[in-house]
Amino acid sequence: MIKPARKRKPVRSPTAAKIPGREAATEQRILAAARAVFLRHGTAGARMQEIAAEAGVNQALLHYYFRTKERLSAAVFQQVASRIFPALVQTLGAETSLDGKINHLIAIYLDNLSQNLFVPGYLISELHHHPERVQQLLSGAIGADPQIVMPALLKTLERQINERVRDGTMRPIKPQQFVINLISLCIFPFAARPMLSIVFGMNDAAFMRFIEQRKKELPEFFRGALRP
Amino acid sequence: MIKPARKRKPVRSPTAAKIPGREAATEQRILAAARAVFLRHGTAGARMQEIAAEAGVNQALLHYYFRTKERLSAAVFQQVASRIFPALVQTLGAETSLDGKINHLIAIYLDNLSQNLFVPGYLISELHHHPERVQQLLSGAIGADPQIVMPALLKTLERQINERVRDGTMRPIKPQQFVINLISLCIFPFAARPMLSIVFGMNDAAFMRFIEQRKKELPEFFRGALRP
DNA sequence: GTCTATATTGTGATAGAC
DNA sequence: GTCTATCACAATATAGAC
Repeated sequence: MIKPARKRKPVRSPTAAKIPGREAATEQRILAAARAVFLRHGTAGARMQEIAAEAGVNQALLHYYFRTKERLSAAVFQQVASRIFPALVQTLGAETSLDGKINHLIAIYLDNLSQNLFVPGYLISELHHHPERVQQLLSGAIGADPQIVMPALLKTLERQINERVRDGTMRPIKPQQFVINLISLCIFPFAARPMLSIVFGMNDAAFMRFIEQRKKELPEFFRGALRP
Repeated sequence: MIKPARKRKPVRSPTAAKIPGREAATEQRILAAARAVFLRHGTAGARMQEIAAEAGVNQALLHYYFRTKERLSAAVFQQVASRIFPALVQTLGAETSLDGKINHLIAIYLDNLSQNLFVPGYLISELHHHPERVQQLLSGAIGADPQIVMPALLKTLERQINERVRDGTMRPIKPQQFVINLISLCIFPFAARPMLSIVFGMNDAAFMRFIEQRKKELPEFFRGALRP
């Protein structure tokens, strides 16, 4: 049997509302609620009803503003990603010293993630389950095509590393390994927090103490690993 | 309106079938298919129909063997977790040298995960979205209560670290930080693989080359970080 | 813009024949 | 043990009143 094409709602653009008032506030409330729910349960596990309840509005309003669950989840993903990735590109791409970059990235990430504990688990989960859908979103979040930006960034790092190797103050390492080692040490403890909580018996307070200690030790640990 | 309680199927135990034949093979096929689908899509995103198709059987048969999606996903999680966590406990808890443990853990994990690329993303995702449900499963996978095993393991590590600190061949580090740094460097690249693929433009072959290089460099990198 | 009510489809689960 | 057919309910999405 042939299914008749589903009727489609005409395109609206409530975001472009001219009079900023209760409407804009509502849209933001919905987005904030969606963010909370999607971060806890993931896109597949989240329920529109729960988002509506958390936002204190009706479920129909979610569709009024964002049309589909798909679009709402995309909006959340992009918002979250755009708070994480640009910092990486800007910090590592800057024209500061290598040690300065290491210190800065560790400080930024540990601080930021301490206040957004669910972000790493959420991002890894989404990227893992929908890598195809996520590619364009990630480009949007960075604000440029990573395939253009990253090679330049890696070149810069490679040059800085080579200088230090010639000085004899660092041993050789590929820039990719450098970057991935650094962000592994920063991000993984947050992504694996539920596991650490169980395995090491850490409650929330213990985890925060653990991170505070890490802020102090990680720069030295990382630089130590690079000594010749 | 009062909903009548859903009728429940009487408890069966097909796993305990006395005659191992086609039945056992089917159960294993279903489990393997479920593993593949749950790893790709996560528990919430997976569809029983897709698992049935992948196993080459009917959807009703999944319920015959595992009763509910919940139980099937629990079986998969425990199977996956039991291949990852015991290695950690056994390796770090052994009475070998600290350097030996580092080398062994890196080798084991990078090899193992290279052949199970989806495992880290899957585990982090499940732990993140269902930490409460997962606690008991994890205990089952380790084969003992982590709250008993881990403190002993950390004590052992602490003693070994202290010895080396007195020797002057290592600088002080808390055993928890030691363990988490080590597994961060091993596991994160796999968990973040979809992101690395996009950000660094790595295809599958490039990623495997990246890991191969890592096998060689990571032990030295990590030991370097611990030098005084 | 926001609501209630309802349509429509998806999905886990069960009954019952073989 | 395995299948087909179907149920029951959950969940997304839409219509239309206000």
